[in-house]
Amino acid sequence: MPELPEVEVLRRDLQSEVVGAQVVSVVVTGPRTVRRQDPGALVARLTGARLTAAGRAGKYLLVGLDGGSDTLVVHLRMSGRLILTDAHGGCAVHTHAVIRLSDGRELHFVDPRTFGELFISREPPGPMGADPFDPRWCPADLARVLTGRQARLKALLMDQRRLAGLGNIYSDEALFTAGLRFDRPAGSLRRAEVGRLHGAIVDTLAAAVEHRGSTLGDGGYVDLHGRPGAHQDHHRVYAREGRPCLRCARPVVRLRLGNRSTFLCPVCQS
DNA sequence: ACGCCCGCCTGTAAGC
DNA sequence: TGCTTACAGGCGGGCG
Repeated sequence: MPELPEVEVLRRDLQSEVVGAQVVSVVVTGPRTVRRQDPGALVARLTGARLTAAGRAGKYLLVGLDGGSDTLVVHLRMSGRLILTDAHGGCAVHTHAVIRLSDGRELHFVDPRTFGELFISREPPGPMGADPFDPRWCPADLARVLTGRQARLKALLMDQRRLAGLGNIYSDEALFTAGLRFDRPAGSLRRAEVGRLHGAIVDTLAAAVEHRGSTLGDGGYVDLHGRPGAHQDHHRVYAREGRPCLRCARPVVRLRLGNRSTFLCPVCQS
């Protein structure tokens, strides 16, 4: 569930808490956690490295390392967590990697469903779309993503090669705020609708970061200190099936497409 | 190329 | 009460 806002909150936490620290040891126990490369190579590169920066590309975290231009890349996928513990703290269940810092603190990668991963690379794998949290991202950039496409609007918003960072929660939220249906053919949006959607995406993501991300009922996402976010209390449609639309008071509807849920107000979104 | 669906995983919760 | 089933959804692969 971590999407752009949750990853951005973690990036900021890493920036203030661990950038400048030095790695003294790394233990990888999860057999799937490092799967793009030899886990031993990752351990070797990290051990002794100083952490120089905390970056983000879409939903990827990029932790800078001294002595080269490559970074530690972290993707949390569905259930991954990155937790900073004090010295002598125990390991939670499903802890797959422990990065020990010279001051005794440890970065724990915890991931029950094991979709998440770590690897060393200069960049995320594959092409990434524009980052909608970038202040330079403008309506014309969004228009370029949508123009001429038949695919459903929501599918394009969630396509990380075209726009990097939106997932199921924030695409539903942005579409509601913009008053647009998820299944509109992407290329059918008029200029004013693209402008509304651009504003809705920017506002939705900014509010979510402000509230330190969304932590759903299943308790998935927490920040670097293990604390939940608060933005779930500000969701306007997501997971509000049957409750009154905040704009027109008619019931919010949930649809299933493939294996995913989509929440919308069929009255306010067209 | 494009658009869409499934499988990967496990903890939680609802249903019988 | 205890078991079974559905569900959560990012992403890569594969299909039509």
